[in-house]
Formats: sequence, structure tokens, C-alpha cells
Amino acid sequence: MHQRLIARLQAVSGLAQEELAVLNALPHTVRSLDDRESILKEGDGAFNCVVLISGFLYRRKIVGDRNQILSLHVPGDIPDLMTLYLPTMDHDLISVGQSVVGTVPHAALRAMFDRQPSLVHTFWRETLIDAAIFRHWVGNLGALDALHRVAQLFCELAVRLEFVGLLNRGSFAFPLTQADIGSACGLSTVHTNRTLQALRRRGLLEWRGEMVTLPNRGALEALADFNADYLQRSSKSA
Amino acid sequence: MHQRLIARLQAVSGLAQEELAVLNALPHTVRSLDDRESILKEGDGAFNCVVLISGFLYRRKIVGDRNQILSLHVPGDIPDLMTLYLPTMDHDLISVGQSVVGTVPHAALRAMFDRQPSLVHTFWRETLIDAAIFRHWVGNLGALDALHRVAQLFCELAVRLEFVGLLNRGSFAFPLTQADIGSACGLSTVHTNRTLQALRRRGLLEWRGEMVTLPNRGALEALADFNADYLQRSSKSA
DNA sequence: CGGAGTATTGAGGCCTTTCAACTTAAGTGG
DNA sequence: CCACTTAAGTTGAAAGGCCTCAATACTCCG
Repeated sequence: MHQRLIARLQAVSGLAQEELAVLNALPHTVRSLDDRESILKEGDGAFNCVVLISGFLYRRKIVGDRNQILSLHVPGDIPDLMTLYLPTMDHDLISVGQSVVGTVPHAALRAMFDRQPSLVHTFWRETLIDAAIFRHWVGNLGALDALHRVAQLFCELAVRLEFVGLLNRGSFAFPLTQADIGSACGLSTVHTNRTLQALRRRGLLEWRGEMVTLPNRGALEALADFNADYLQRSSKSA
Repeated sequence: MHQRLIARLQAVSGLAQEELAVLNALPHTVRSLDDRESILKEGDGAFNCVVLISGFLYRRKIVGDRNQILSLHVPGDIPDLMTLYLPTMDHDLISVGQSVVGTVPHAALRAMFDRQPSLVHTFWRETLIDAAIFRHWVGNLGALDALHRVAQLFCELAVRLEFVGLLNRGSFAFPLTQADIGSACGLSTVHTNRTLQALRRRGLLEWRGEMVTLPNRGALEALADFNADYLQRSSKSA
């Protein structure tokens, strides 16, 4: 069931045999979520971590008079891993579309770390990649205009979905609305709409129903000046 | 010498006696840096971590055609702690004004973790707080206007400096330029200047030479709608 | 005193927002 | 199966915040 998580860890960190075994033995309960159902809210104290199995989640916070989406999450992600050491949520964790999550008690994770200490590094690194994504978005939101922000968003999603085998010839299921994209990119809904039209006009994005296609990823990544290094363990040395 | 780091850890995580002893035994070399001298550059592989002893550092990246400051660092911070598991830098690390840093080999940190495994959690948590700050700034940059962004910046700095005993009756040394603040907040230099004037006009900020004073922190925090919970281990439960 | 970097000011322009109306898509009930 | 309802997407136009350009005033330092 943790296949997506394991695919992620395999792609991003690499896993040894023993580690795989221990990971597979992680106790967990499975739960389905409806569209816009929230898992955790700002201020909640967490005693479990959530592994996204299928669907999408996002983290969001009310900032000023807006709803800001802080991050999007794809299957294999553990969006609340940090609650292991910072148990009080400073934002909400919400499902977009129908999704399925596995819930793993903090205690089970700690027990796993005792049994297989090398996994501490693997999971620590997971939180570091999560941080790298936020850092990247600090740069995006601070320095890029609407077109480039949205392009960055889709480039990043494509790579992350690819890691876990959910990208098929440039296409993927995508249950978000344009308003969601706007609040992730710090844009109004209206301007998000116009920005998406610009991407469509350039032949870089197709979006029908809940299916998004990136017909020309190379061109999209060129437009966004996208580099995926921050999404994985730096493997390739100079 | 690690006094500031220890003050931070004490304020943010709490430390046991044995942990203190082990921390104090950390081998390190001390080094002085000039204004705008860089410690690490994007693409570099790191084998050490840097503890800021005095002065300021920032992390920055070129995004599009801009120089974006990703984060500011005060004494006690370890701005490149994440290189322990993600050794390739995805941004630069630079001194602002004269500063002093301690350099600790990764190997020494790992050895310390072996000797005192509880410190793994302490340092992991440090990286999680670093991440929480980035997350907070994703919200700030995505949702706030210039005045509120800059107000947030000074509120945050005040708290972080306070943790390590570098805030004296609302005043602190501050070697950054207005242009720096602009590139941290995603604003042009000109508009940053006007925004700072607005804060001064409201009696919320004084800035003479390299000294900043926040004459009315309560009012500043009210304006920014600032809540410092993200900067420390969530201690206060409901 | 001169020079360089920093801060400040004015003005025009652009990107993005807001407001408001309208269209399309999807789902419900009679 | 179609009218009705609601959410999501689209469009136009005006307003606003922030940017850029460009010139001027400081401030510090050799």
C-alpha cells in the first residue's frame, strides 16, 4: 500500500533491502476523504502522520484576508511529517477531490527509527526536500510574474508525479480549480484564468475536465527556466 | 563560543545537561567574514555546517532576472544545516556586514549524533523550524502587500534576535540596506523605501545608521497580524 | 574634498486586482 | 429527459499597487 511512498523514497533517496522490509511493516490505517475535507486544522496537535496514497492534498493558511495554499501534495508525500517534532499545526491540511490516505502513528515511526536507524536520515531528508520546495517557492513568489509562477507550478507537479508513476505521456489527473491555482501562486482567480489562457495559447497546457496535459514539457520548462534538482537528493555531481 | 546556538536551542527546544556538554565539545574552526563575502555558492557541495556567531547572513538565489533573498540569519542559526543530507547548495550563503562563523565538519555532527542520539531530534527540529519560516514566507509573499510584508520581516527578526539575547529595548544592529529588504520581501528598492517611510510615519520603525529600533512592538505586531508560534517548538498547548 | 554607495523623490506605465456580468459545465429533482 | 441550481470558467473595464526610469540628496570614508 505504501507503494507510492516507496516509489518516492526510491526515486529521491534510494532504499536498501532491510529498509524496504521495515517500511513495508509500518502499521497504518487507511481512510478515504471527500473533496475539501480537512485532515488537520491550524492549531491542532498531531499524533499521527499521513501518507497520501491517492488523490491530492494541499496545505493552506489564512494570511491577511486571503486563503493561501502553501503547498500541493501528490501520492507518496507525507505532508505532515514535521509534526513528529513540531506537533502543533500552523496551517490546515485538506483534500482536493477524493483521496485516500494512510495514517501512521508517530509512535510507529519512532519505533521504526529505533529498529532501522538509517531510516532517520531518509525521513529527515524527506523533510529537507519539503523545505527545499518551500524555499523554491519563496523565490518564485518573490521574483516571478504570473506566467512564470504558474509555469513553475506545472513543471514541478509533473516531475513529482513522474517520481511516483502518475504521469502518463504528459497527462495527469488534476482535481484543482483555477481558483486553487491562484491561491497557490498568489494570484487572483481572474488573473489566473488569463494566465492559463496564455499557456494554452502557447500550446504548453491543455486542461479538460480533471485531466491536465503538458504537450511540450521541454518548452514549458524552458519558459519557466525550471530545474528539478531541488526535488531530489542531489545525485548528479559536477 | 556556541553560546548563541545554545541560547537558541535552549529557547526553542530545551536542552538536557548531557546534551549541553556534548554540544560544547563540538570541534569547530572560527572564521571572520567581510561584508558581502560569500560562504557557499549555488551548486557547491558542502562538507561542513556553519554556525553564525555574530553578524548577519542571508541565503539568496537568482530567480528569473532578480536576486531573491530567501532568508535572513541571526547568530545561533545554522543556515546550511540541511547540507548534512542535501549537500548540494541550491542557493548562495552570504555575509551582510562583518560577521563571524564557526565551521563544524559534517563528520563531527554525525559523531555527535552517535554519541548523543537525542540531539538528532534537536537538530532535525532546527531544520523543521527553518522550514516553518519558509512556509510562513510563502504565505507572506503570496498574500500580503508591501507594508505587511516588511512589517512581518521586522517582527520576525525581533523575536529571533530576542531568543539569542541580541535585542536591547527594541533595538538591534542591522547592517542590511533597503535594497536587501526589498529583495527579501519581493519588492523594488524604490517601493521598499516608501514602505519603510510609511512604517516610520506610523511610529513603528526607526533606523539610523546600522541600528534599527522598533519603538512599539505591540503595534507593529498588530499591524502585521504577527504570531511567533512558528519560530519555536510549540510549547503552549490549548 | 571627492567619490561611491545608499536613500529619497517624482512621474509614467504596466501588471494585477477588483467588480460585475455572463457563459459553460455538472448535478438534482420532478 | 428537461428545467433548475450551483460551482467553475470567462470576459470587459476601471482602479490600484508596485515597478521602472531618472534625477537628486545624503552619508560615510579615504
